[in-house]
Amino acid sequence: MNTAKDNPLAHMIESLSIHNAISDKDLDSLYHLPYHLDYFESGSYILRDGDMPDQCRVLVSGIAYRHKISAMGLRQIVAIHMPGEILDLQQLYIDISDSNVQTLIGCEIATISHAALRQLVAESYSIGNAIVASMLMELSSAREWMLNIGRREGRTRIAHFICEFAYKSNAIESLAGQVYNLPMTQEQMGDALGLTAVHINRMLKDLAREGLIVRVKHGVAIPDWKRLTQVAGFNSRYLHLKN
Amino acid sequence: MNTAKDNPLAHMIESLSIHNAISDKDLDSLYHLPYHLDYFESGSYILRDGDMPDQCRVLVSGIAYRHKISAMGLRQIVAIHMPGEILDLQQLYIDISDSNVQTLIGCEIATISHAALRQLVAESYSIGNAIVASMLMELSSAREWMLNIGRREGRTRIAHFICEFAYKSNAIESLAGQVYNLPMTQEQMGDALGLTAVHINRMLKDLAREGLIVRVKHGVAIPDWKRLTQVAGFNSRYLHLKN
DNA sequence: CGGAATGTTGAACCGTTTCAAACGGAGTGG
DNA sequence: CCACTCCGTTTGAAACGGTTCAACATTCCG
Repeated sequence: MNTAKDNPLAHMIESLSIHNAISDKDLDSLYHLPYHLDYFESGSYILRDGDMPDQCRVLVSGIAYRHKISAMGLRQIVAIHMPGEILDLQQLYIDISDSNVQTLIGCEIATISHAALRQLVAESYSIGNAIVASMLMELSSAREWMLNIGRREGRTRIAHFICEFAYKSNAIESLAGQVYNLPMTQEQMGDALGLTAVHINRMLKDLAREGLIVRVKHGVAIPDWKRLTQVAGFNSRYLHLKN
Repeated sequence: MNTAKDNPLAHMIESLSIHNAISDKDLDSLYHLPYHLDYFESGSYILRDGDMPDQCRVLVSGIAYRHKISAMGLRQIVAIHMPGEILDLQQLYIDISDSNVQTLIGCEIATISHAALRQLVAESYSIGNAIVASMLMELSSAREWMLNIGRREGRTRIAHFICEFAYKSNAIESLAGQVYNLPMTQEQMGDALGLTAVHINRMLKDLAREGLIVRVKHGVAIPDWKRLTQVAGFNSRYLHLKN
């Protein structure tokens, strides 16, 4: 049985195992899944609205984001993707993509053929279940975002977003200094939160003035995690992670 | 082979068949799925945040909505459920519910045990796929809602919501008179769209004044479907329905 | 019929946007 | 190493969309 932690698909396999026990044999199939590894520069498109790829892409390292463009040309970021997430499950089951996926920083992407993944799911009940679980986690996350965008005011909305980002970062790798990488422009944060870049700027300054966050170059430090979560109304339960 | 159209689960079976070919044998299993039928008054809770039911509920008739409550007590409606939709798939695969589901009008609900559904999925690859496809449709819908709430202004947002409602209603049953049932209070519409009931009222009046909609008791008529979709920036593609 | 829930309207208020200008830092070429 | 440019950040003032509050009208329902 191969259980090498340095397998590029390790994050994916780990996250698939969160909610479902996967047998050693199936785990081994996962470790031996044939894939092709590519590097994408920051800002590259992985998937475009309307695409219908015949393979699945897994985010191995880096951070990507999913967005939609309205008829008026306004952009809404609908998800942030962390290492381990499968980026185009939709095309495996339904049809063309309804959203774009773009890298936020340089990303390694593993490409797996639909055929290989379909066969795996057909052969292993537990792996199919695990993929479904990962999809449900994304759905749960989407619902919390709707609450965030629809019913929280700007300041709180940003605080909540920072909490989610920090929490998900920690799930991937515990950072020593409590400084979380937040490699987004204020424009991108605005697009994620339904606000303008200008307003993001002002509220970020507010949060810093209140001592809720400390701003560093392309990241934030959170001096008092509990206080920030209270302001944000953040409860990690919706992420369905175990850490 | 049983293919009775009046089987209470007919809508569910039909919607499961949209994206996946299901064999006659599996269709028969679906038709003979053991269930228990209940009636819920308008306003009843089907599922509560934190619940962990050991059965799945399928909406047979009526309309239900899913919502979350923020720490400040504000409500955000995150989905409208139409007949045929499975309401608590999440608990089948992950854990406790992260949202509430409540009936909008009187609803018939079929209850199916997790055990029965799990067995069915384990035995039929195509039924598992179909359930996954239905989940992906919900995810796609959630993403469009985020775009709607985050990036469209009030008037357009409401127009888009009305389009979606009408379109989904039509998918269930073609109405003769083009009058779509919209059995929501303005407060509920506000909670769905991240607006106040007062503002919903004003914008609804605006849309009516412009001739984009005609307001009837608990519904709307749409004189010019194409014009409304243009104003709303509505494109049915994200719903992944076939009609 | 009466009471509660929902819809309607106006005026004041406030959070967020818009526009425009200035500032800062990183990268490039001379 | 400086000058230049590009891109993102910062700041201010005015405008706007949406909220709040409060009063009143209407519909629903027991």
